[in-house]
Amino acid sequence: MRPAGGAPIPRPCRGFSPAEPPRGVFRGPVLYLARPHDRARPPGSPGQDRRPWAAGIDPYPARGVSAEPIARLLSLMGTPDAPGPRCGTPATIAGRLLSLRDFGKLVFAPVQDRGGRLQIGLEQARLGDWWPERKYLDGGDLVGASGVLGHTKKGEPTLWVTEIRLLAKAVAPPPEKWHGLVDVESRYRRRYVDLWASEGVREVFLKRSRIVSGIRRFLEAQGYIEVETPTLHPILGGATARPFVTHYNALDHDFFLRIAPELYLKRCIVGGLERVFEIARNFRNEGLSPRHNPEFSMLELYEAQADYRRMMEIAETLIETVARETNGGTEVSFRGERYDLKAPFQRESYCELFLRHAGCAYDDEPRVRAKARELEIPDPGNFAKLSNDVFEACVEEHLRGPVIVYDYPVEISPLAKRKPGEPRIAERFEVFLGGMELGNAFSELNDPADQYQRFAEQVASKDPEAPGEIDVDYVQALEYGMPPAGGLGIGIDRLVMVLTGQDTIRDVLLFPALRPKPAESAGDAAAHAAPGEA
RNA sequence: GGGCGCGUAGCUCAGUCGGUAGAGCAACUGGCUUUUAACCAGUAGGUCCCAGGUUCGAUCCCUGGCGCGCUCACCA
Repeated sequence: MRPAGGAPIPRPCRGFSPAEPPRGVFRGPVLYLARPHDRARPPGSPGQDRRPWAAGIDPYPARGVSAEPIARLLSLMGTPDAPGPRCGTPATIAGRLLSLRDFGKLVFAPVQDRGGRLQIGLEQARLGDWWPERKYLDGGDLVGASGVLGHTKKGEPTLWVTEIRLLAKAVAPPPEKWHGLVDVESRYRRRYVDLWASEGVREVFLKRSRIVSGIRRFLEAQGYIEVETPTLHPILGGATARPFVTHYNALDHDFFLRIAPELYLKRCIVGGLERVFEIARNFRNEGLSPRHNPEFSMLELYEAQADYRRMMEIAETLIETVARETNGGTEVSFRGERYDLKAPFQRESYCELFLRHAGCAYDDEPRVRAKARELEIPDPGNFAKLSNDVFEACVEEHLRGPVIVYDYPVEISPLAKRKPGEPRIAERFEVFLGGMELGNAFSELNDPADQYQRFAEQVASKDPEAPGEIDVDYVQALEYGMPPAGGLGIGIDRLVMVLTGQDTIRDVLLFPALRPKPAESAGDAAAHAAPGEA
């Protein structure tokens, strides 16, 4: 009888010809080939040759095995006293062999797949013809195993194996089994090891995936459609940041990697798509920090007929909903503090916060300048910017959150609509949590003349991060008429940090930005190539 | 970019007040049918980040470089 969902495991590929060198094993530069048994044994040396290819076993067979998820099997195993429905039934699993505990005629080994770990037990009597296969297995190898589920004397769920096959040989040794991979640089550079060897790392990225799909479900349920806008921009816009520049040969023109998708998404609103969102990778040529990576993911969404009040509701309920879906509740622990993401969030006006923490009005120029000198904040050459620097220095640390800060000065909000009756205030808010900005939103400016004027002021400013030219095409789009709309941006990486309790952005990015490793010289590569026959 | 710290075996780490290095795990050999950091006995494994300098002698001291971490500045 065959296990449900498990195809028979073919016999190891005994027809494999050792005369044909296994591809990729001894060819070209590799990190290391430290396992002595991976090299040919000197003639006359004791013991047996454990290289699978020397025994005619293909170390990289063409086919995998059809396996059941370990997590599902575990959930149906029960305990020795109260066996579950799968206890005693046949099953096939596939995954990474983490280590081997060899008792001679009995071997225990944990096998790990994406969702969990299950111990396999290899007994000589049960394996029969397959018993010799164990000699070709090492910690780190990928294997497929079929057998019968049961428990050991200690109560450990175990697959008592009748057939086992090497699916891919690990010629590089796994990290130390107890400590795992702890060197931070190695963890990021060799994330492919970190993902299976370090506790909890895989779970962070599985959860990140659930968060992103939860966001999509939430927005689609509200009638939003997902769109994709250009990453290569001819003109900077949508934010202030230093860009990456690249050259497109066919047009012989330099393009910027986008710093924000905003202006394209609002063109979609002009075009009548009404509710659009994009989960966009943005690129900003700025420093690295626990909160910053040069490329990062941003959710931006725009909704016709909405304003920033509606965006507040969306921001709160989106964050709350995704937290419930992925964490089962709204309480999170981040950087040693507890937060409750239940909507509605606390709301504070920018002006009042400024007054409360800086001790003066945000537009009281003499006193703001005095405060800036007191805090040793350099003058950016622009009072509105200086005032905001004072805000960030005095207020942001108090924003434990989650808190919505609303009504910003219009000078630092060039794409936001003015508040009715208060032309110096923009209908804009930011969401803060743990002193970190999570989101930014506003009632979108749709007056083309006002927009042109604000672009012109940006271009004229001395700010090196401001766009170098006016996006005339965007202004023209507004001239055709953009409906009143609200827009919201949420930093995906930061939201994932909060929901997974990770302190640094690098721990929620699979491959965070690193300086390229200097290339190994040809001599080094040659030195790493294993001697002996292949 | 500035400041502080780190770089030793495949991994995690000791150590050398300057005389070319150790442990545990991994690997290899032998033993072991209920372990789960298995155990017992043995073997092997190093450009002590790189390059100069000082010295009879440098992994150690000095200078420079490279990489990483923390932190400050900029940014979301």
